[in-house]
Amino acid sequence: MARRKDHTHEQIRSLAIEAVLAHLQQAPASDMSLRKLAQQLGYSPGTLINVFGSYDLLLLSVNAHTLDQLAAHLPSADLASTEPTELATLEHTHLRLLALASAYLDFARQHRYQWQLLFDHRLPEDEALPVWQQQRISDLFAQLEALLAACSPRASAGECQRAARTLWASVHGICVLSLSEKLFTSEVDDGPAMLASLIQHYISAWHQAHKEC
Amino acid sequence: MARRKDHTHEQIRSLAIEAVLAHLQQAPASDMSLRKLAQQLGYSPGTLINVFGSYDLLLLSVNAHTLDQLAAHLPSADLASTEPTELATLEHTHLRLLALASAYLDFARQHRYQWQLLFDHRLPEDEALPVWQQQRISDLFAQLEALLAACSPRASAGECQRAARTLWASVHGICVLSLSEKLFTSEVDDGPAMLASLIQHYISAWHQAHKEC
DNA sequence: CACAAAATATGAACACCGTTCAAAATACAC
DNA sequence: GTGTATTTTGAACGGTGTTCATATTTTGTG
Repeated sequence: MARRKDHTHEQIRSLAIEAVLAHLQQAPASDMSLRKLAQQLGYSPGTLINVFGSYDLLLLSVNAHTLDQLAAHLPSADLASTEPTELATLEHTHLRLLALASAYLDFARQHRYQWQLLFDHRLPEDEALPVWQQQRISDLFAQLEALLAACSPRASAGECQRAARTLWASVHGICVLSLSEKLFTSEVDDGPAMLASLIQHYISAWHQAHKEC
Repeated sequence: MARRKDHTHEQIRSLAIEAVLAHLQQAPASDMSLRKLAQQLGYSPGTLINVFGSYDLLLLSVNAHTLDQLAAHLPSADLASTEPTELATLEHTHLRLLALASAYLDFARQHRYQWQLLFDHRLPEDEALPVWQQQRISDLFAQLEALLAACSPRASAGECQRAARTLWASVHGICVLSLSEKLFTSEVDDGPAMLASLIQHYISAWHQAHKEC
């Protein structure tokens, strides 16, 4: 057999990724398989391996797409409409952090299995994770650190970095447990309220600690 | 063939769980399989399925063991040696929460793959998770809520519950990301420092908010 | 002690999985 | 047209968890 040329490799990439994303709207990644996907696309498993290199790399490409989608889902800074004086207030930082965290949780809830794949998929070895992923993540953290720095100018860059990481790891933990229902049993899980509690308390104390005195 | 009676079912359970735990000290659960495990024990795969019901249930039993181990690893309250007056102080609550969180992180680091299995292993359906698991988890949370309640008597039970959950979800998130190295790239991950930052700031603001005024 | 009956470990079989690879079929250059 | 290079394919491989009839051992009974 040979080149059907129904689609270019790039088209096959897109088709495959779209198909996986569609599947992840309704079922976890563990219910998908290379063979099922290939059959659904009308190609053989080997073709997909030719295109992506391996099934693992295919899922990694899906994760790349998810990261872009997630970045687009987070509210952007909108620096134009905010006064520099207002920008530095505790209130503004508080609201913006809450907006970011809420959007993060919202995305996780809306694309549950897609979001889980992002963190469930472990690389074969702990072979360094791709640069694009690294870049997107540090972009997000740069935002957070800038927010904290603007709010509390007396805090050092190192302190801002640690606070940003602490805060986001916490936000992430709340999202994980809010979705997995593994820790908070049966009862209503109130993710938004937990996010609000975390950010309100953490930021307020952080701001207090770095006040000029 | 039939009953060799080298071991009782209960003994096989223990042997299997111990073997999996030993494996998890050095490699993730995905590197283990029912067949490998059976061969290692000198039994057939079918026997293990007879004993445990399925491979999934076998792993669930491992998780049960892990939860017990984890509970034993956390520092106990030691109520006898603390004065009631001291018990209610902010400082005491702060230290105790930090001790609990640090022990949690320590366990996760020391038994990395075992700890990951605890959260990676998803039940077939979201069929209610076992009661024993539910019990142990609520025991931990009862401790946390009691701590918070003792520290801030003016806080309602509902507020204590939310705070306990928020706090522990955050601690969990820090542990997850500290181990996975998926978010904080390449650089030193300072789990303990993040835990300290989280607890110090959150508790201080929480205490402030529920002061009598 | 012998024999029947219950219990149970087994291994072959099944349906999947991701991956490899020689061969076949197409596309392209001349 | 012809020849060559390219690419899809399907069969095969070794792996997975699970099922089940069978063979064997233990147990209960006469």
